[in-house]
Amino acid sequence: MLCFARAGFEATSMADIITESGLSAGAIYSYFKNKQELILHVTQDVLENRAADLEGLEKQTPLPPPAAVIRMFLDGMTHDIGNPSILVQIWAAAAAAPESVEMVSGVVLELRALYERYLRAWFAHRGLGEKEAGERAVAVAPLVVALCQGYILQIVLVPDFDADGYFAALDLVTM
Amino acid sequence: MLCFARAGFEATSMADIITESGLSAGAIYSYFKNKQELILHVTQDVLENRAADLEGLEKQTPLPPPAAVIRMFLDGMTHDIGNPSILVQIWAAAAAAPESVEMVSGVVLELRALYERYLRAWFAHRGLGEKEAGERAVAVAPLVVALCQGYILQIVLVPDFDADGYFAALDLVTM
DNA sequence: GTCTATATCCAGATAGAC
DNA sequence: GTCTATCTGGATATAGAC
Repeated sequence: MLCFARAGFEATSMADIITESGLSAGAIYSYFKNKQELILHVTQDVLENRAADLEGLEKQTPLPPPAAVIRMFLDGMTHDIGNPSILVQIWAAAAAAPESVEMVSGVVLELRALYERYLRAWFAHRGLGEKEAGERAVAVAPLVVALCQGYILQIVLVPDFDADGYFAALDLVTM
Repeated sequence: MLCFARAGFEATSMADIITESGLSAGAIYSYFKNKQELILHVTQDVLENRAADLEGLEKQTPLPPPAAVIRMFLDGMTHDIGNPSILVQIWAAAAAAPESVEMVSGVVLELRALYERYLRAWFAHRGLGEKEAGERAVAVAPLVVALCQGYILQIVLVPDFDADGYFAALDLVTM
């Protein structure tokens, strides 16, 4: 993960991984059949449990506002996976490999569905009728996903990005 | 660009580019010193003029709402660069190469500054005082950037992504 | 200006000793 | 289970003819 976050999947050579791990070529190939399998393993490792923070969120009382939910999710993610650059690498790899897009888009869709469930509760809590709350949740969920993805991209790409300012700004928008 | 959007920078071989272009190795190397220079050229080509749509926007009357501005920007971008997958590849390359991050983050910062200028006008238009409008614009601009980036990612990664629904949802949020 | 043919290098992967 | 040494393929880049 250190190697891949640093240089991306393709630019990382097995030699880099051998050096970083302190093992030898033979040892590594006894654990992973080839480089692709290693990448797959790391990708699953990174994406796994990304949804856990959002499970059952809609049953919390008091129901936290969207800004707090997004902050919690991103905080948890940052804490879990370290350098979020690896996520950008995963997105790019998925965009370039039709066979791997499924796993990544599956996670995105799962997150969206979980946000959707939370938002339905939130809008109902705010006084919308059941049907209206549901429709609004479906519409807004992709924006919430985008706000998470854009945060990650800017953390990685923008020097001196103001993460706290970003979270504070989330409080200013009403969905 | 076709090759790079399809497979990413690293996984695209010069042989792929030779085939796609219909030229020979020798011909291509007479135009570009090496592969890296070719990548740089394509990257600049894609990022160039990305900011043009947002120039002078704050002087338009009537001042368009944020949702319309974002839609216009993304529509223009989609029309200009074709498959937005190449943008995801550019982000990943920048995240992995400290020497190339500068150009990409420069464009992100430029876009953010332009959105900021527009938002200042928008919030003033909405009745906020000059100082308050300025502060709010600075705070909210990164969110607007994120909404653009997230749109691009979801277009690329989510099968059957509902672009029109996304734009419609932007109207629902007030900043 | 463009082609073919090829030199050179380096990455991924393996064999077999220990 | 892990190591060293090495094979093999494919990638970038070049030389020189046309």
